[in-house]
Amino acid sequence: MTTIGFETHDHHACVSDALAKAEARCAASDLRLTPVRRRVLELLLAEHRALGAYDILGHLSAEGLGTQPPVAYRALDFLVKAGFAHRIEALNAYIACAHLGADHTPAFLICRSCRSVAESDTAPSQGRLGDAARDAGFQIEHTVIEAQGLCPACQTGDAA
Amino acid sequence: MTTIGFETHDHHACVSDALAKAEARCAASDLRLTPVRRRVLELLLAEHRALGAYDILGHLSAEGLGTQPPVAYRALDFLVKAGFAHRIEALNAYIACAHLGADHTPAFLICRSCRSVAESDTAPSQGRLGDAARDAGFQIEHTVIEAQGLCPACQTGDAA
DNA sequence: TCGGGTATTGATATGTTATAACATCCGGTC
DNA sequence: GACCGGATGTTATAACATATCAATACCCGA
Repeated sequence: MTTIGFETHDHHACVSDALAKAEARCAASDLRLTPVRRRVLELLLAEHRALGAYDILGHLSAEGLGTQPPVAYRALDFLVKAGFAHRIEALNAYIACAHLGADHTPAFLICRSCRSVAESDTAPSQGRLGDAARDAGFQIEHTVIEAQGLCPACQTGDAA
Repeated sequence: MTTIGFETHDHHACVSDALAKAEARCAASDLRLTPVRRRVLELLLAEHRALGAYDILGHLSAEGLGTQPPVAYRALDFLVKAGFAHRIEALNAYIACAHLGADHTPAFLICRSCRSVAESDTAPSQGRLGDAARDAGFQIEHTVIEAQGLCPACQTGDAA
């Protein structure tokens, strides 16, 4: 057990479920979950925290799966494009998708203390941002919504 | 005349207004708008586009105001902390605040083609993100909302 | 099974963004 | 004048990301 969205859950099941879904989706969509890609997804799933590309690369290189930056970035690009992972812009880091299989516009709650990340969902073109875009004639292709602050666990022990 | 929020306006007045407001705010709040800081703000105000720290540094160094990265980053940090500029996380770049003087949670419409940026405003803790945070017990300190796509001007001439 | 196209991987180098660390200067104050 | 704090100068390096080109694996149709 560990936390997801700052709540306890059966993490082992959560990881294997996600991997199974990813494999199913790859089979269905003619995508290849190669060893490096699969391992990177596992690494991201292992924590509900954002990992940098070089964190990932460190694990890969310890396991003999590759030592150069492009190895990590290619795998991460694949996972992000396939919807299996998201990039956290505010951290220049990556996290496994918590809603694997659903096409969605994610929003993130990012703890600045422990770097854990909860993935929430949003109504895409609703709200004031969508209104502003329509008014301006701006055509939205992708939206980044990231809130930073303190998760419940870090609010108690933590200093500013 | 050029564009702001993708609309034409009197840009000369817009720049001098913003500088005047920034000076007034510094005087009132015991902040120092030193030459480098003032010049960086001018550079950002000169365009309603995001500029990278090294773009800024290029201008500064051409003008004899400093050649090393910390010069640009210190000035940008000051401007962001003072609320005179915003950082665009999705671009690792900076832009002058379009609502100088108001305490606000900005949202951005970012054109991926011409890099122009419109600043809109948001209701901070309203909407699904605020709900999700309350449910989770997450304490939001700062929110990043950035939509990327095509501005009206770039929708016509532009390819994908 | 052969060839040809496409996706993936390997490898090298480099580009881009950002900060650490420490010295120095400058303006105000006691 | 001695001190203090903020700002700046300077050097070095950390952290993040991509371009490029060669080699290999995989699939598919002739």
